[in-house]
Amino acid sequence: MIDPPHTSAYIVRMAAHHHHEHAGASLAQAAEAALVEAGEQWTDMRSDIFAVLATFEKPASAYDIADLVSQKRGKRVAPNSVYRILDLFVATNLARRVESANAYIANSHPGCLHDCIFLICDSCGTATHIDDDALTMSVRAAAEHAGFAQVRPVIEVRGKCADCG
Amino acid sequence: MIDPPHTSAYIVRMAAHHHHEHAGASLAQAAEAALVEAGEQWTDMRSDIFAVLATFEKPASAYDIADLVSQKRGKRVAPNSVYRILDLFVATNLARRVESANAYIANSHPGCLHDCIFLICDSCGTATHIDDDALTMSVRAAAEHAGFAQVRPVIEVRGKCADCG
DNA sequence: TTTAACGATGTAATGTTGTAACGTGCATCG
DNA sequence: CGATGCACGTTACAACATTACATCGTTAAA
Repeated sequence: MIDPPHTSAYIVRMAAHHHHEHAGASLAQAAEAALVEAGEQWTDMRSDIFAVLATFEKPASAYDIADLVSQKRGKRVAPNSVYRILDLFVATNLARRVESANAYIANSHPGCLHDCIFLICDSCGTATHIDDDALTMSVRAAAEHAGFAQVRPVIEVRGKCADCG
Repeated sequence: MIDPPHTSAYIVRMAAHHHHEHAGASLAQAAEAALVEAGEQWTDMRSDIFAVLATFEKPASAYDIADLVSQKRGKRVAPNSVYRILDLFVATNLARRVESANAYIANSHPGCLHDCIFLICDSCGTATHIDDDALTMSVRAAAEHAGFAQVRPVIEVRGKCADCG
C-alpha cells in the first residue's frame, strides 16, 4: 500500500496532501487561533515566545528563546517560563520538540494534526519537515502491533542537507 | 511494496528477518568481536562499561553507567570517560543512543548493521526494538528524496507498553 | 636503550538542558 | 469583599554533556 518514495505514485500522493504553510504574521495568527481554539489564552508572553520561535529556521533551544525574548522585553525571562510555554505549544501542536536536537521548532501549519518527519542537517542545523502520513501510520501500526498504545512517533533524520552536500 | 503491519505478508517478512539475539556472556563476546573487527581495543574499561550497559533493559544514561561502573571498580569513573566509550560504542554499532531519552542501550546484535526502531514505554521506561528494514528504508528514501545525504534515521516511538497498558 | 608518538584513561572545570518548589499579581465570580 | 484559578516570576537544583589538559603504558623509531 505504501509506494517507495521514488515512484510517481508517491509523488502524486505527497502533492495531494498539502496544507496551508503559514509564515510571518499569518503564522502567528494561525497559532493564536489554534491556541484559543484549544481553550487557552493568547497572552503577550506566549505571543512573544511564539514570535521568536518562528524566526528560527533551525530548531531553537529554550535558552536561545529565553535570551531573545529577554532582549525583546528588556527584562530577563527565565528558561523556566519558556519551558512552560513551549510545553503548552507542543501539547497544542503549535510547536514540535526535536528530540535529537533538544530543541523546538514552530509548527508551520498549526491546527493540522499529524505526525511529522524532521530532517535536520548536521552541518548547518537547519530543519525541514516532510509529511508522509502513510509512512508515519506504518510506524504507528508497527508499534501498536508490538502492544504499544497511545503512541507518539518520533521520526527524525540526521544527515547532510542539499545545500551542505 | 510495504505491507501494513497487520497483514500476514508483514508477519512473514518480519519472521524471515531474524538475527542472533545475544544475551549475557554471548553478547559480550559478540561485542568484543565486533569492536576488534573495527580495529579498536577491547579494554577492561570498555568491557566493564559494556557489561553494565547490557544489564539494563531500559535506556541507561551515561551517569547511571558511571555510577555502576564506579561501584564495580571501587574507584570513581567520571561521566566523561563513560561518554567517550559510549561514543565509540555508538560509532561501532555496539550500542545505540536513544535520542528521546538522552540515554543509551546495548545493541543486542552487534555486527549486524541496520536501522532500529525503538519503542520506549513512558510508564516503565523499558525499551524494546523492532527491526523493519522496509520501513526504515522508506524513511531513508524519503530523506534522500528531499536532498539529504549520509542520512541517519532516528525512529523512536513513545507510548504505553503492553504491560503498562 | 632512550625517546618520541600514540592511544586510553584520569581529573577538573564548565557549559547546556530541564525541573521542582514556591511566591506574586491579576482577573473572575460568588 | 474574599476565594479561586491561571499566568508568570524567582530561586535553586538536578541531569546531561563537553572541553582542556594531565598521566600512564605500549609501541616504534632513532
